[in-house]
Parts: sequence; structure tokens; C-alpha cells
Amino acid sequence: MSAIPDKPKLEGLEAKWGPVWEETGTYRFDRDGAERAEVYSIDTPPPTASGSLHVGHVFSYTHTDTIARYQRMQGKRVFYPMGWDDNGLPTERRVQNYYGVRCDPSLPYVEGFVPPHEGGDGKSVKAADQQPISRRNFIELCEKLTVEDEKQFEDLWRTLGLSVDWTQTYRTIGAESLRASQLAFIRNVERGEAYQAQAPTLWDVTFRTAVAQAELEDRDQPSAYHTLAFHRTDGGGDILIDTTRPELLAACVALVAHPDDERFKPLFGSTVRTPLFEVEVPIVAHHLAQQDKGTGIAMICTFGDVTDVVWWRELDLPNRAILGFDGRVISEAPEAITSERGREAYAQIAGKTVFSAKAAVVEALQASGELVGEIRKINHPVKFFEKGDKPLEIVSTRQWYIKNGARDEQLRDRLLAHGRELAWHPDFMRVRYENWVEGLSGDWLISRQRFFGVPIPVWYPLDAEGNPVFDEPILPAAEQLPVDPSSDLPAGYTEEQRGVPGGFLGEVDVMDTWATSSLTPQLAGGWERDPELFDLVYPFSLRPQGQDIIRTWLFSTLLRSELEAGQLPWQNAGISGWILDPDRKKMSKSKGNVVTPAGMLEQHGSDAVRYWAASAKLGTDAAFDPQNPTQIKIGRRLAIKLLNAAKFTLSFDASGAGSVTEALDRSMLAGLARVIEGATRAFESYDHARALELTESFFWTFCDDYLELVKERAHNGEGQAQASAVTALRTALSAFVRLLAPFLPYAAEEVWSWFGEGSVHRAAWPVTSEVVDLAGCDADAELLGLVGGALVGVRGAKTSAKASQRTPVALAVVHAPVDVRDRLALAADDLAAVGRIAELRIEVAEVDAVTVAQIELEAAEA
RNA sequence: GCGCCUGUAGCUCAGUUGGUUAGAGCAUCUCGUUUACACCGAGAGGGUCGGGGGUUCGAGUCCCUCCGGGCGCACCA
Repeated sequence: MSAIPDKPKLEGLEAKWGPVWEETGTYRFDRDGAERAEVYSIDTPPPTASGSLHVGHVFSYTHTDTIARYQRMQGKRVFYPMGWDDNGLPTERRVQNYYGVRCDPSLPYVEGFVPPHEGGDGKSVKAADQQPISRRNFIELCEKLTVEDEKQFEDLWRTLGLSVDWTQTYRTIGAESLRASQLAFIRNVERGEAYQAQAPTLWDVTFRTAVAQAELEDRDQPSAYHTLAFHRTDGGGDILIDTTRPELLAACVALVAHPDDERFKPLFGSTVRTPLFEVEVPIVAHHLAQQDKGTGIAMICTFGDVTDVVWWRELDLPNRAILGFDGRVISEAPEAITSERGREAYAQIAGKTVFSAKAAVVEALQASGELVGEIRKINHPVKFFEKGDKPLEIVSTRQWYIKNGARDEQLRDRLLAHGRELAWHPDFMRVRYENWVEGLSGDWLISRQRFFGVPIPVWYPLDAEGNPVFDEPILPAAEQLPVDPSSDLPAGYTEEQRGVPGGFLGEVDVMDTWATSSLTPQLAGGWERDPELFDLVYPFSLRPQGQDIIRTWLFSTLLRSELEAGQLPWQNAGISGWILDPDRKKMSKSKGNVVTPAGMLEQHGSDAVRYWAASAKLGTDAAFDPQNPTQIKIGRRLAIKLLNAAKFTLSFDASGAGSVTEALDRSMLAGLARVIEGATRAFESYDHARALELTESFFWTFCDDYLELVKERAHNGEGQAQASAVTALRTALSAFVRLLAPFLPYAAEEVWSWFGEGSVHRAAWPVTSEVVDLAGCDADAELLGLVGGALVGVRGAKTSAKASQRTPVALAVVHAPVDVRDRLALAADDLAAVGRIAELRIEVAEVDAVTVAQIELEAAEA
């Protein structure tokens, strides 16, 4: 216990208590002798270490922390780890800009490399100005920078007061994560859940990597319809088609119309010659062709969009792809282009970007008269990589996939069943998951042609000609992990055999970030590393996360758990909403005006900021105006009030404390029992905001009415009347501090230290019996409100008389309904004391509520 | 196009299974240095619960419909 300061204040509490919690291990997960039933485990979202911190982080992580603290006070052994998602593209990009470098895997490693820049100004360095460096040098810089970034995150989390066990941290690029991630992958391969395939793949030409369905987003883009004339080979004239991608004309493999379309029915089976390139292609029928779109008949190219891929596959069409990995038209024309005119036309587009090729084709078509009518500009949605800024192309590549139920109905049904088993908070978020699972169009593409990631742990044998035999990948043994196939050796081979005929080739691709972060329960829980720990924490009690990554993180984690263990990775999913700016737009850096969380915490105090975050329910978006942070100010006020009310309460002589006998004191405790019950129930149903609201509102009643009513008795009263007030006050204070501890951990700990033992965050969550035992079960919970009503009347009379609240009252007559009069009389002395009423009459009258019928103020004293 | 969420005081939001006269805070106005708190306290004004229809003794709450806002999925000829 420590002394109560003369002037309690919030400033400095973070610096005072953070180190104490760290030193005493307040939030340490105690696994000794633990059983699963007493463990509450949290699958904390690992923030992208290279990303910037914003208020949204503070918002959702606070939600989780209130739950963690509640569970801890309920006696649970809380497993609350923290991870850093440091592998992947965001880090690569940050490293490029921060150090002014770019990875070129063909370059050799340079010992003691010094990057051209350090710190950057946050603006991107142009690709041309970036110094190419080896993959190893590049990864070293990634490692270095992420470690620094992670330190900043940790500092912020600590200041915010997250009750994370900082001995339980992991990095998604750390050795343990590499091992677990590769092990899980190998098991997927062995069970036939992971496989590789040569297939048309959505491809980002800027980052030169494949991307998965989950990373796509649609963006409206300006485009234009071009009407092209195809020539019937039977001499029947031209067929017009509309296309937005004339540059892919050279890759055209067929025309397609709906099988029921009377206009084209006679043409199915016949052929046309493509304009410009003069390739003979068939006219085919497919139900995906829309009669009312364009001219009702479309050209199929390899590949303009995902529908082309479907048509290509289902109609068994040839592949005449013309786009390379760099997004440019490849130099070699498809063999199908045989005419001299066609070859010449192709020469005009070879090597050009999509943009330039389109211009060239359009120009040639105009010259030949095969472009009919006007070019009509439109806006239409185009698929982008969510982190990219150029439209995705589709190229044919060999990639690794993990089955996700898109082509396996049984797996999909199991995933949907898990979605129904999982307790979602709020429940309607389940729909997002179901939409996603039901809409999956292909297996999960997990290989990325990038550098800073978990290497795909396979090698391929090389045949006598030196060609890799992809069908027979060589997997490492579990004991070998983690491996980097580009430097480590497959069993039975020597380094000299790398890349030579009859030897082997290491896979150079890395895994998608989500392929690793989909294993966070396994990474944090010690899967295949610490079985005892894993059994204690898995399946996790809670997965907290943002609504934006249901289709990525939540889905992929659930999938991996189903594949590996056939079960849900968690019991509950708590989904936080967005932070919106005052215009109800999603907050974003580009809009400027983004306050840094550290600055917010500094300015208002952690408890205040936490209050703002905690006052929003799960799943609900919260508005935040940095210029006018009302909710934060209210939180600050509440925290200060807690300090002051505690100090006041503890200032009364408690030597006689023991039992509560006075009606008003018993009433207050009865009301508090209801609050404890309600707050507990709210927390049990993951409604922290409700718990806060209930507690806060009764706490203000406690301060403004109850404390005012009894302070005279507590201070100057005598005997049991005085002792009753002090007992009730102290009992209530103890409960309030604990009820508020999940929200205001600093103020609560400070106050607790004035009278309690140990940390409030390890104290027992209040139960109704501790107040009911003192108040008696027959206590009149309504009495405090009734007296409060009378008090409002007295205060109002003084206010309207423009008199001070301390003005003495000669006579006050209070009217009360018949069933209330006697109850009110039990608190008459307290009411008279706070109102400075010399003569207080409480009379029965025909009124609905307690009213002050008559009041005579004494003349103001000089 | 299919679906989910949402619309309550000037602002931000509560409002349990339908049940008296719809609540809180902020803001506004008025008053007050009363035993902790001026980062304070007291009081007051302020709402056709998006519109319309229905079920019911009774609807902010349930049903239908329309309108506005947000989001998810689908949509690239």
C-alpha cells in the first residue's frame, strides 16, 4: 500500500505502473500445473511490423485487452502473446524506400554492405534510383528494419497498457515460424492438400508475383469499347464484337455466344478470321456468354479476364498467351499467326506494354477499317492486387496451391460447419465468412515470386537434359527444418549437383504472407515444439481481429486448422469495426490529418484513449475526430474522477467499519450488486462496451448523489451510522476499481495501491455476494434513486433562486406517493444534511414521483 | 444483381424477451468556489425514434414497403 497523493493526477501513471507490471510479471502466463479449462488463450493479430500505427490499432487491441483483463480477474490463466508480421511485401517495399535498394537475386552477397540511404523521408525512391543488391543483403536489411519497427510497436502497446505477456512473442519470419510454417506445408503436401500446377494465374506486373483471390480488389477504371470486325470464313460477311482489350487480339482463340442466342445459333461450329492477325478461330457456345452485353458475342483471349480462363478450360481451347511476366507483349508471336500481314502486325506490338500495344493495335485496325464506329469510353471494375497500382494480368505459370474447398465440396462443407460452430461477436459477421467460402473460385495460390518470406521447402530433381522434374519434388525431413532450398541441400545430393543435369534445383519462391500468418495459433502456441503448451492453449479461446481480414486471416487460419487437426482453431471470434473520420469515411493516411497514436496517448493519457476505444462495441464502426476527441475527454474525466472519489472515500475514519445498517447505504450496495451482475453478464457475452456503460453510469450516481448524501454522516457522524457509511463507501470503492480496471488500468492500479493488496489486475473480479452480504438481500435498491429525485428538487429550487447550493433551507416539504413515503423517510437525515434543511417534511400526496412541493430558503448570509 | 449492417436530441451513441411520460454524455443556456474533484459541481431547454403501411390492448423494438448511409460477395466482352 502506498500513500495517497495530495493532488492525484493521471500524468505519469503509465511510466509508474508499466515497469511495475513488467517486474512483477503481472501479465505473465503461468503454465505450471495449469489445466486447459483454466486457461484463456488469445490468438492476437500480429501487426504488420513495417506498417504505420494508427488509431485503428489502438481501437481493436484495446477491445481485446479489456477481455483479457476481465478473464484474468476471473481467475483464468491468460495466454496473451504478441506476434509481429514482418515477412512479405509491405516490408520489402518499406526497405526499398527506407534504404534506397532493390533486390536482384542474380547479384552476389556483399559483406558489410552499407545502404545508400538510411531513414528515407517516407517517400518512395524511384525504382531506377534504387541500388540493386543481393537477396541475402536485402533480407538482412529487412531483418534489421523490422526489428526496429517492432520495438516501436512494443513501446506503443506497453504505453497503451495492453496486458500482453511480453515473454510470449514471435515473429512470422523468425526461425520457429519458418520451421512451423514449412512443417505445416510439408504435411499439406504429404496429405495431398498442397500441390503445384501450371495454370493461368493472376499476376501483378509491378511486383512480378502471382497473387491470390483473397488479395484482390476491384477498382473502377476508365476503359473503352472497341467494335472489331471478324471475317466469316464462309464468305458470309463480318461478325462484330465489342472488346475493351483490343491489344489481346493476337491472343484470340475463339468467339463465344450464348447457346440459346438465336442470332448466333446458326454460326456455332463455323469459323471466322481475326482482324489484323488473320487467325482462323471457331465460334463456340457457352452459357457464361451474355446476350445483352456488347454485341452479344465476345472474343476469347488467353487471357483477358477470369471468364476467359473458364472458357479456355471448359471449351478446351488452345493457349496463345502473349503477355510476359513484365506485363509486356512477348517477342515471339503465337504459332497460329501465319500470314505475312499477321506477322507484321505482331511485330508492331512485340515488346510493348499493354498500354502501348493497345494504341498500336487500334491504330492498325483503324487503318485497315476493321475497327468499326466510334470508340466508346466507359468505366468498369478491374481486378487489382490490393497493394498494387496496375491492373492484374493473367499469365500462365507454375505455382503452388493449397486446397481451400473451392473445388472440394466436402472440404467446403466442413469449413462452413466450422463457421457455424464458431461463436462470432457480433454474430452477423459470420455471413462475411460464409459469403467468402461460398464464393471461392479456385484453390489458394500460396507461392510468391518475392524474397522476404518463408521459402517453399522443396527441391526438384533435374533430368538428363537439365530440366526440372516438377512432378517429383524433393521434400526435406522434419528434422531438417527450417531450410532455404537455394542454399541448403536435399538429402543425398551435394552442392556440386545444384543446377546441373542429373542434379537438383532449389525452389526460389517464397510463401504468401498469409500462408504463415494462417498458423498464428500454431506459432504462438508452440505447435510441434512445445506440446504441453500447445495442449493448454489450443484451440484458442479467442481470435480478435478486424472485419477487413475475415476473408484472409480468419479464413486461412480456420482452413489450416481444419487441414491439420480437423477442428476449429478457436472458440470465439471477436470482430472489431472501423475507425471513421468525422465525414464517416474510413481513416487513411492519404487523407492526411491522421494523428499518431503515440501523440494521442501522450496528450490525453492512456486510460482516456482506452475509454474511447472501449466505449464502442465489437463490430461497430466508431467515429473519431482528432480535432474534437469528445469520448477521450470523457474518459479522462472518468479516470480523474476515480482518483478523486477514491481519495475522498479513503479520507473518512474507518475505525468502526464492519457492517452496513443504514437504509441508504444498503440501497447503494444493492444497486451496485445489479451493476456487478450486469457487467459480468456483458463481459461473458463479449460486450465490453455494455459493461463499461453500466459501471460508469452507476459510478457517476455513486459520486454525484450517494457520496454527496452520506459525506456529512461519514465525516461527522457517530457510531454505527458513521461506520455504516464508511463501510459501504469502501466496499463500493473496491468494487468500482475492479469493475473499471479492464478499461482504466492505470488509474485503477493507482487507486488500488492506496488500499488493496497486490495488483488490481490480479484481484478477483467482483461478485454480487460481497456487497449483498453487507446490504442484506432485502435491501431497497430503488431508495437511492428516490432520494436522488428529492435531491434534484432541492438543488433545482436553489438554482432557480440563483442561490448557492450551500444556502440553508428553513423548511422543505417533499411529496411522495403513498408507497414511497416511509421508505424515503429512512434517508431523511442524509437528505436534510446535504440540502442543509432545517426542517424536512415528507408527506404522502397524489403524485407520480417524489417532488419538492414547498421550499423556503433562508436569506443569503452576508 | 445477391446479401449483411445501419438510420433515435445540434453531435456521438444506449435502448434487454414488444410494456408507464424514449435515456446518457458532449454541445447550448442559467446558476454556483458547498468537506475529493474548476480537467469541478448544480439546474434547464432540446426528439413525429428516416417516410409510409401492417400485426397488437400496447411498436424505437416484430412484419411489409420505400428512401438515405456503410460494407461484403458477384460483376472486366
